Amino acid sequence: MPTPISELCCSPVLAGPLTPEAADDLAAALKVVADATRLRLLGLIRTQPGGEACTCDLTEPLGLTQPTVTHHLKVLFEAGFLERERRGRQTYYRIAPGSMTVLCQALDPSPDLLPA
Amino acid sequence: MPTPISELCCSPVLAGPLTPEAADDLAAALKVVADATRLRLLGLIRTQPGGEACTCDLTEPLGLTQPTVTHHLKVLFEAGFLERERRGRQTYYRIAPGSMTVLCQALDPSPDLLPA
DNA sequence: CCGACTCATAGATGACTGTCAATGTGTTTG
DNA sequence: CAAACACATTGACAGTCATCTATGAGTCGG
Repeated sequence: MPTPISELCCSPVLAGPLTPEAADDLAAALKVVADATRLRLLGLIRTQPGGEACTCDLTEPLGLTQPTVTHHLKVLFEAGFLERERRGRQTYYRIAPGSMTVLCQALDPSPDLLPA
Repeated sequence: MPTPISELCCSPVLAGPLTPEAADDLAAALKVVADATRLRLLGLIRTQPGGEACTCDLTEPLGLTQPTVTHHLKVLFEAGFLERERRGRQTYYRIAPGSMTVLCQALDPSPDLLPA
């Protein structure tokens, strides 16, 4: 179980050298998003009616099997990019608010740090 | 030779479903940055005097061999995150301005897209 | 021009991972 | 209860990748 994105806390990459531990944490979070299928999943879920989707809504547009989609949803959930709710037989996923912003704050330096 | 980050052009992930091609391009760019060693390299180079560093400056703080560091610098350069300049025997690298911003724009939705 | 120096390349290896088929675990319906 | 449904888990396999050792390719100093 990787550390959720909500607990990711590191100074912006370009602000200074990262410690090995901070670099590992940020790299792990980025690896979760650095996958074409998972990027498409995020967009699909976000634009589904109500901003949520169950697994069976997602297999057909992706052209992947159900176990594969379930696997990616689990990775995104455990990393903190998705929220999950079980309703009857179906499991509904939605975007965890602010999860992307945390990543960007770690990557993009505030403008006042940029000028050489 | 992957597509450089400067040519990456896709709508924000959460704005809607990405095409398989757009997802592949963005994932490829993210994979480059989703590595602890490369994240540390970016911070190291950025904070070196003059904002630039040659390979030999970077092996010792990372504790890696020279071929490994050269490999990572090549990956970052070919992806467009670093600029490169040969001066005598040494090769100097510096951060390619704006490269991180492109990634963040693809990841982070503008606030007006967020409200459900 | 020869040795030292700095970086790049090639090949090998171990680890990780995305995908699938097969199966298990709950849940709803008849 | 039994059958169908939706999702989760397991195990296997192919592909990718970070790292190293060994070697090659330019470049400067004596």
